[in-house]
Amino acid sequence: MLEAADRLFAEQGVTNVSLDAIAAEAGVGKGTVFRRFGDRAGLAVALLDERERELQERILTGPPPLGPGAPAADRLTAFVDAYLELLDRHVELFIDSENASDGARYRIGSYWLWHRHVVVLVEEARPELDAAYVAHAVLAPLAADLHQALRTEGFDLDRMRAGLTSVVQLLFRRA
Amino acid sequence: MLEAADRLFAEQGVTNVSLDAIAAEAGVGKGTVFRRFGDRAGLAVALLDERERELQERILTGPPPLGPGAPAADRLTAFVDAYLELLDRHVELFIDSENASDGARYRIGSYWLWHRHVVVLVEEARPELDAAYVAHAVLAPLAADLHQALRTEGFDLDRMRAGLTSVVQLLFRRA
DNA sequence: GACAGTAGCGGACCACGGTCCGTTTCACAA
DNA sequence: TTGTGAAACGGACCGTGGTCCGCTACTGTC
Repeated sequence: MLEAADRLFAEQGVTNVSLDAIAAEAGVGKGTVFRRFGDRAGLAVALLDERERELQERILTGPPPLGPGAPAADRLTAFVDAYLELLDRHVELFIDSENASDGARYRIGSYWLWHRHVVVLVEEARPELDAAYVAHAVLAPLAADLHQALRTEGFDLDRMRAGLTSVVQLLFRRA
Repeated sequence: MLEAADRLFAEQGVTNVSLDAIAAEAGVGKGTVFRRFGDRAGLAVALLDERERELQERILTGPPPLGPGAPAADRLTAFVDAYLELLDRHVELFIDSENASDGARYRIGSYWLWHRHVVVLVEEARPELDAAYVAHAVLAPLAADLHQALRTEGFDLDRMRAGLTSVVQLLFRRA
């Protein structure tokens, strides 16, 4: 079923594939797809899961600066960097998972994992800030639809990386 | 027609009103609604237009720090402040206008007005930055669906204002 | 006043995401 | 082997955003 989705997405582009088509391709009823994944976002999340897990692993147990051991500001920079790359590689899927229904992004579990990670680092780098809010603000420029829009406007990955890095450094690098 | 929409939105909540219903209430065919506004986002934009224009006016010709005359960092703070308040007052409409279709936010004219405004101020405050990118990053936390999510999570307007202000100050206040 | 050309309208129509319920299938007991 | 309950399934169905085309009504001409 995930295989069927993967195949169709690769063939025809994520946006052009209906859930009916996926159900048909998987040889299963539409109801089954929905029981399994809840909604379109759920399916995208499932497909992204493995890739995201890998990044989470690198954050939790990998070498610095992404993993533990480096100063918080550096870890934050490394994180947005790595996330941006992941996002860039799977924009369409991210869009599906974040924008399928209203506010989907802020309901899926992985968002809260990233948020928690950023909160901890913000608390370490700038204890005087409202870490919970600032974490949302840091994640905001990583929204999938913004990324897509920037792409079509001609921004390439390196430029976004550079821009976001400079912002993070300004925010968290101790003066 | 705009009146009809306004009325229904007020009565039943923006999300619960279909375009069919608006067309019916306005005593006009659905096709007419679409010819006039393009899509759901267009209708929301039209309803927001007046309110946004007022803010633009204050920015262009009003008193500092929102209007011309104050240092760029202060103008930026005043801007995000004022925008946040506008957003808070009309979240549902903003959501409609930004999330109706994919990437709608980055296609509507007003976004580019705000973007341009921020670009100019960023160039003034921090010429060494990639102003075009950073402007997007500054606007990102002002996304309507994030605002909505924060609300339902218990953040009140003052807290968001404080958080965003501190971020802007860190970014643009000269050390 | 009759007529032709045209701009604008309306609502039937389509595709899609999501729901719902009748039916199948299967594990287990007798 | 057969009977029974429950869980999983499938696809008909619904409401919605968005399209499209036949028709209306209005303008200007003789």
